[in-house]
Amino acid sequence: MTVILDEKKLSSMIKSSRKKAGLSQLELAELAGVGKTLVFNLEKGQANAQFENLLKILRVLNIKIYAEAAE
Amino acid sequence: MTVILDEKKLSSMIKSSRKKAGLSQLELAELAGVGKTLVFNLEKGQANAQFENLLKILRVLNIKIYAEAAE
DNA sequence: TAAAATTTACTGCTTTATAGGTAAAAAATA
DNA sequence: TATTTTTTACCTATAAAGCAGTAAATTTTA
Repeated sequence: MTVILDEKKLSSMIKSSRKKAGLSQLELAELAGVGKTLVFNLEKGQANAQFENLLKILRVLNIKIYAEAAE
Repeated sequence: MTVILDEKKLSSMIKSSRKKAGLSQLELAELAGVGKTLVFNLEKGQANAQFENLLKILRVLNIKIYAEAAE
């Protein structure tokens, strides 16, 4: 399933993917190399994460991001 | 054209879209509501931008981001 | 139900992104 | 070529992200 990404979608996507992977927030944070606070805040939708940290987390969860420029 | 997004792709994409839109870095920054430093650093590939700021810029340039979860 | 694991919340501290100013270098234009 | 615009660069101050620790609340599991 591919969705247009925004701050709201992000949190639910991370949460469901993490659950599916059988990871706790702490485990995800450790695997991604970020703090647990970030994972928590992201899933709560209360994080304005740095792009690199976001990619670290999405990488662990095998979530891909695509960009499409207008023509 | 849709590409898998990473830090490297981002800079070239922003730059070419901005050029195409006929905007200077300063104009883009003002339209997006961010500082010129951020636009400059992003295009240089030296920015670890906050996600919200990134979205602001991409919105002005009409670049869409999609997320796809693994199945 | 009891115990264990996980999530949520808060706090203090450190690091880093961000903005805006200035100015030199480079590019575009007349 | 001269002038203007844009880009690059550096700087300082500020705001915000990030982290780890702790602990309470919630959920899961035995």
